[in-house]
Amino acid sequence: MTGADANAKPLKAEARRAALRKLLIAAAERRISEDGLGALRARDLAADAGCALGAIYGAFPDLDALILEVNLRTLALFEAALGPDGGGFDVTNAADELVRLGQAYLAFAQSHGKRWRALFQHQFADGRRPPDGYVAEQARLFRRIEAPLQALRPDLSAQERVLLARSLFSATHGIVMLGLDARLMALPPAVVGPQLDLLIRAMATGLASRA
Amino acid sequence: MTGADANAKPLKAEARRAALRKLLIAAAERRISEDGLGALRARDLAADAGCALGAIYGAFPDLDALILEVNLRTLALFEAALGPDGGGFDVTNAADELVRLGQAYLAFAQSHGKRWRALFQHQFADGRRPPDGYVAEQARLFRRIEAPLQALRPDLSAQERVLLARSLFSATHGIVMLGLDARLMALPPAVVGPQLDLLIRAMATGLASRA
DNA sequence: CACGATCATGAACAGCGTTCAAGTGCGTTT
DNA sequence: AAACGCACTTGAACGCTGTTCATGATCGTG
Repeated sequence: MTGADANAKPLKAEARRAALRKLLIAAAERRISEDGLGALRARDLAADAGCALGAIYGAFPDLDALILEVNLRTLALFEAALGPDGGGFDVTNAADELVRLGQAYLAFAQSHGKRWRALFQHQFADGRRPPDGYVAEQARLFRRIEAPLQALRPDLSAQERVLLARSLFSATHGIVMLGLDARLMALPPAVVGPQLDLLIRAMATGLASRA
Repeated sequence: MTGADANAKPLKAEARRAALRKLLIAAAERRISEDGLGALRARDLAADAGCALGAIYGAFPDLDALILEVNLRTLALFEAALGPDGGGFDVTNAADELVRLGQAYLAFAQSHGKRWRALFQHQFADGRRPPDGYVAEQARLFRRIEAPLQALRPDLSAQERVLLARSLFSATHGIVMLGLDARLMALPPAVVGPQLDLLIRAMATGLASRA
C-alpha cells in the first residue's frame, strides 16, 4: 500500500464488488420471486449476473448471506406497504387498526407469495445470529402493533405490551401462513381474509374486556 | 407363479420389505428426533438399518415417503397425547377446553421439538398431494376444536365452524411456532404458555360476545 | 514500462439423493 | 435332491448441489 490511508488500496475493487452485489441481489430477488427459495442455484445467479461462479463468494461469504439480503429487502418492502405510522389511537379505533395491520400482512403475503415464504423458509445455519438490520426491522414492525395495543389496554406495562404485540403477530402470522400453505390445512383463499378479520376482532374484544 | 393366487409369489419378499420399512422408519424417527429433519441422510439411514443404500428405494419410493411416514406417526403421537375425546362441552367450559387443547399443542411441540418441526419443515414436492392418512388425521384433530366451538357458538353453521376451527388452530400454531423458533421473534420460552393462554381466552371471549 | 499484489475464473472437490448393471439368493420346477 | 431362472439386493456411479483454489488475467504503482 502506497498512501498513508490503509483503505485507499481496494477502492475500485470494492466499488466493483458493490456493483456485483447489487446485480446478484437483483438476480436472487427475481429467482426467489418467480420460482421460490428452493429453486435458487448459485450457477443460475452467476449466469444472471454475468459473472463467474466463484465471483459470488467474493461478493458474499455464502448464499445464506445473499438470501438474508433479499429477505431484508422484503421486510423493508413490507414496511413501505404499511404506509407511514399513523400514531394516535384510542379505544374506539384500536381494534380497527389491528385488523388493518393484519389485513395488510395478509395482502403482502398473498401478492409476494414466494418471496414472503422465503422469509420463514430460510433457516439460519447452526447458531448464527440474524444480522442487526433484521432485528431492527422486526422491532419497527412490532411497534406498529404496540401502538394500538396501548390504546386498547393502557393498564399493561411496557414489557407486557411488547410480549403481547409479538403474540398477536404470531397468531396473525399463523393464520396467514397456514392459510396460504397447501401443506396442512388448506383454507380456501377467499375465506382467509374474513377469518383473519373475525379472529383479530375477537382477540381485540377479548383483550379489551380484561379477560 | 405356481398357485392360483397371484399374490403368492412375493410373500417372503414383501415380508422382508415390510420389516425393512419398520427398521428405516425407526431409524428416521431417531435421526429426526435427535438431529432434526435437515440432518437426515440416506447413507446414515442405511447404516442404521443395516441395509444397503439402494435397499431404501426398494422399501420406499424416495426419502420423502419415509419422512411422510414419520410425520404421520408424529401426528398419531400427538393425538394420543391429547387423550380420549371428552365430548360434551357447554358455554361454561368451552373456553377452558380450547385453552387445554392449545396448551397440549404447545407442550407437545416443546417436548418433541425437532420432530414436531419436521411436520412443517417438510415440503411436498411439486403438486404432490398429502396421503390419505394425513388428511384423515388432520380432520380428527380439527374435530377436537370444533366440539368446544359448537358449545361456544351454537349459532354457527357446520361449515362456518369448520373454518373457524382451522383458523383457531392456525393462530395457536403461529404462537407456538414463532415462540419456539429463534429465527424471527424470540419470545422467552417461559412466557409462551401464558401468552397462549391469554390469547386463546381472549379469542373465546371475543367470539362468545358475537363480535 | 515493468513489476507485484490482487482479483476473477471455472475446473475440481465433497456431499447429497437417486439409479442401475452386476452378482447373489431364494422359490420353483423337474 | 438338484438345477434352473427370476427377482431382489448391492454399492459403485450419476447428476446435481454449494463451496474452494490453483491458475491466469488485471490493475495500480514505482
